[in-house]
Amino acid sequence: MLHHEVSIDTETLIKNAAKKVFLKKGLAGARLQEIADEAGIGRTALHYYFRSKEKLFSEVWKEFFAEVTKRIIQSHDTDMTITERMQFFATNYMDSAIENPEIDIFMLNEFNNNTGILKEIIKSATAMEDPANVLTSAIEKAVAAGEIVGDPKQIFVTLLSVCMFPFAGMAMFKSILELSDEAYLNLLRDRKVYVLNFLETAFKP
Amino acid sequence: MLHHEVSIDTETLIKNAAKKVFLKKGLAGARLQEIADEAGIGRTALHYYFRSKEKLFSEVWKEFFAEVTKRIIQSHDTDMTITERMQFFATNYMDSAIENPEIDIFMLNEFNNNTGILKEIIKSATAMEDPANVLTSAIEKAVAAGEIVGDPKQIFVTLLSVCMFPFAGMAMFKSILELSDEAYLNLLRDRKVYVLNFLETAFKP
DNA sequence: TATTTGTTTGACATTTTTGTCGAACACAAA
DNA sequence: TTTGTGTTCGACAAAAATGTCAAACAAATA
Repeated sequence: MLHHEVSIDTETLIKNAAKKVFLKKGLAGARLQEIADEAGIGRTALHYYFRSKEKLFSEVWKEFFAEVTKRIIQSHDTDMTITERMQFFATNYMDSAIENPEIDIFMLNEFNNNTGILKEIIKSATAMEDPANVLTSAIEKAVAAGEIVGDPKQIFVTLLSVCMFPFAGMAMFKSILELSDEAYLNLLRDRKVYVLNFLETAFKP
Repeated sequence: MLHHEVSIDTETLIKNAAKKVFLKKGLAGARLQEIADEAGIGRTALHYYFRSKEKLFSEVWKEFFAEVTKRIIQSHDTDMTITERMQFFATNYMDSAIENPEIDIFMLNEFNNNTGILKEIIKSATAMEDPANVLTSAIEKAVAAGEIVGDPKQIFVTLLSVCMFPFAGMAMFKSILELSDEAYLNLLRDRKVYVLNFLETAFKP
């Protein structure tokens, strides 16, 4: 039990620090000492609150997952045209991603390392319709109706690419475009507008 | 000096094994023992040929980088329109990426995890033209000339996104689209055609 | 055959990272 | 004050990973 509630409790302090370091370095690259320093506590306290590095990681992962789920799940208004719908998705996704830009590459890796499992977790965790299917089936209908043209799967891949890749590839883009953190953040903000315009015309018949 | 040329020389043996392991585990996650096992030699031999893990990594990374650079750098025929040029880039990139689809996510990760080291390696490795600049400056000129419209950087990001992300996010897409390896490979092959058509119209004024 | 040169290996050393334990500590209640 | 409970810390232990070295080895050549 906590004795002094004056400051933020140590457990959250550790989790926040761990998030920072795991996002930056990955599971294998992260060091407990670095997390402890980041949290401003002794390394032993990490073991007191979370038995091991792996346990700490799995705790933190749950919260990343919740964050990303929030991004993808949309209330889908059936009155929307397919273009509006894709714009709605893009807006929600990018607004959320700008807040936590490092999660994207982290998630890509999780999919890489745990091939089949993640999809199951998503299904059981959300207890609702598969978020990807909502979009893909909407796209399929729109293509069938002639609202937009192209292979539905390719359109879906393109949509996710233009939204997600600038975040997943942030480090790479910053490096090859030689942009500062601030400059790239501006590019991302501009990109939201750019993508909305882009979606307006990209799949038009 | 080599004494028996009958079999593949140990140095290449090690490099190939290292590529495999580094691609799968990244720099921090890779273990020298695993690389040695993969190569079928003693771990000490790694140190004989490459002094340290980092040296080995930097050698191997140079080849990955060269591979990716080859994808990006084009003999840039000045007769080409910007659209043709981007199509040329897309074709080259995706042809090459289909051969080695695992490099994309690896590059993204290593940029993310070891920005510092990579910059050093690139510096020492390249007496060559900055691969990104070749494209971006061409795009800038084309925008200035009114051939295409949009912010050059955004166009560049979009171009790379539609080409690279389907490879980097391969595991994710396979999972959420519920596609087998073979089906996704087909999607990638189709995508080449799709992207070429896409580029035809996407940035038109 | 003996020598030289380059390669490979096992045993050992070092470094890095994680994990454990008990003493000291802070606070609340008896 | 004393007792009890939860927390923090430093010292130490253990494990994991990297790095070093001399001896054994294989092949070419003197």
